[in-house]
Amino acid sequence: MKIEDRLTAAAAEAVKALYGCEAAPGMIQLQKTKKEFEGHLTLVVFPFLKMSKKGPEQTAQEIGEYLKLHEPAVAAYNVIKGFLNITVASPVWIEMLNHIDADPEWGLTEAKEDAPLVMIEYSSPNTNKPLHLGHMRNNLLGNALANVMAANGNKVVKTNIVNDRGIHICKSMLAWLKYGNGETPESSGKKGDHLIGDYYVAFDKHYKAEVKELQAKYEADGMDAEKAKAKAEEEAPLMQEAREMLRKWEANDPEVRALWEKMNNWVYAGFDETYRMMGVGFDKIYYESQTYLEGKEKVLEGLEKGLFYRKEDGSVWADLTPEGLDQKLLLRSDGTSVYMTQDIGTAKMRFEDYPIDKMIYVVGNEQNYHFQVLSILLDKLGFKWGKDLIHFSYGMVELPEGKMKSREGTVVDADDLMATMIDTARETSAELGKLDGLSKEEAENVARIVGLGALKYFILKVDARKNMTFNPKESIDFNGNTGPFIQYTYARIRSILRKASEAGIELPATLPADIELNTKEEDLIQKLADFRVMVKQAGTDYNPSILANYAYDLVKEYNQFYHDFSILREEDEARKVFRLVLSKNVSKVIKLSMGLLGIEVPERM
RNA sequence: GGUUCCGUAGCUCAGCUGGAUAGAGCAACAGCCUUCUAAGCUGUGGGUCCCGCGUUCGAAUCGCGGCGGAAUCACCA
Repeated sequence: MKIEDRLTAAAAEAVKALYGCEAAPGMIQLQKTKKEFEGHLTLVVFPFLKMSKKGPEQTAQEIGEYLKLHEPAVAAYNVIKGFLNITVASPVWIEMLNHIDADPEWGLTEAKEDAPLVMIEYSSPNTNKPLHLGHMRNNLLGNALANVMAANGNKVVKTNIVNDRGIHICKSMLAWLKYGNGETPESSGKKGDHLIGDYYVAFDKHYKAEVKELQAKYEADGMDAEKAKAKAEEEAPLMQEAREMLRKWEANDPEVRALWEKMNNWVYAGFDETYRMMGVGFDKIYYESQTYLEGKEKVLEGLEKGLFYRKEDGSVWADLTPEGLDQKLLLRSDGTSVYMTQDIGTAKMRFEDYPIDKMIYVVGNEQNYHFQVLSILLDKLGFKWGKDLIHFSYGMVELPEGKMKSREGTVVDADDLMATMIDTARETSAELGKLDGLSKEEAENVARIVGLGALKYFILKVDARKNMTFNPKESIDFNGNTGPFIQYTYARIRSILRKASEAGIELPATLPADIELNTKEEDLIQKLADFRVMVKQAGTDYNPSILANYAYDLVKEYNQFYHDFSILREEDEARKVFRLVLSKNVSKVIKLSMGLLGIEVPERM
């Protein structure tokens, strides 16, 4: 039983015994005692003043006295203004630690047979360029959120909708045909996604040149600049060709389709490598080339049912003015799909494949409006989870000078960034002489874990809703509130446990309750007990950053303990064993919380 | 202009389902390694919690009104 629950019940009993009133639920506010004061938990007595008809101090005093007499868990109490600070007895903490120690996955809840099925969509890249820092935030958040939902007893299906069709990929294909000379990932030594990205850039470069030339021509003919530019953009031969290619693609032209498939496969091979390095994965991947037609069908079905309407030019619209929104286009006048149509199609296919109870879309906050509309449309179309779909909306990653712009070459590439982080970790380890005695493979693995840990933690510790700043020059720190700091603490504990084991010390399954604990030790157990609450909260709030901040707090607390007290050199045998068990469980909870974030921890560093 | 989100130390961020004197890290300065890993620990300085009004015994937290920033409101995706 949770200590909080036990004290809440005892407090309710106290109020009843002393004042003859039932305390309404929510009236009993137990919170953690502030650092400056003595005690573990604090009861706020202001809500009881009307019942006691006494001042706050006296009321707190009376309740405290009653609790001390009747509840063995209460060892002592003190009163400051309207706050009753309660010190929980050491045996209760030891009992708690025994409870935590008994379960290797303590704090996590496994999914039962009838658990709700949560589908999480994340990543969702376009296939015309490699992944960048913005995608990383998406992938890391999506992966962490999936872990958190699973840890809360849900069945989780991770999914990815790949935007593999459209004008963007045609641009890359066209540029490759024109300027590629048959270059392949093998012949160039480039990752497939980077290769395709380069041709996308090449298209843009040549296209811009054409536009400039045409615009100058039109302006020379007396057209005003803006008009000339628009006309030039429309008529530039490269764009015409790209459009023609898209038409051929839609018409299933075998040559275009073959090229499309070949180039997309290069990209997928590249993405897979990046995903693997990042440590994220998917249970089911959808492709827009397969879902966009389904959406069309579903929209036409809705049109028949009178949910939507058709304009004179043949385009199909939804009227969302009753919901306080606008008209929304669902099919163009030429019958082709728009973005929204594709999302409807994807939803349809997913619903056919899985009994979805809850759908979470991990997509940037620039699409808040889109998902507001999608939710309404899916609901209208009869998807039971449509109305309550979760748009896990996260903020942009910005550079100190503002947004990342591919045109200015300021986009931070995911592969480059990860490689840089690992390099830095390797250098730091070497400087500190940490990896002496490890094999080359082991050392490299530590560099990978630490470098990626720094990067992932940097991204995940920030509240997802907020825009965040990434400063490439200052790079990411390895000291302070960082991933490596947390990993380091884990490695330290593991080192101690190895030494204990070498010394033949055996850890009991259950600790005796009569060990006297110091405040730091009690605080640490309390912190460990919080883990379960944090996992739950991260789930209900859809907020992985709670776990990042929790892990930091735990580690900070442990390091103080580590500094102030000896473990292996403690002379009192029972206390030594207790500290080892405590340390072991701290390392366990570090590993579990970091694991939920998708961050590995090294055995040494 | 409408809608949504954000505004806390020089910088990056916690805290926000109302509770005590608003916390970390970085940066600056001063200490701690013959002792379990110094990627650590301790200390000093640093605040109009954007502003105003309201609700409350009590507001960084809730409500209303401003100000500032971001996103969005496409027959782009």
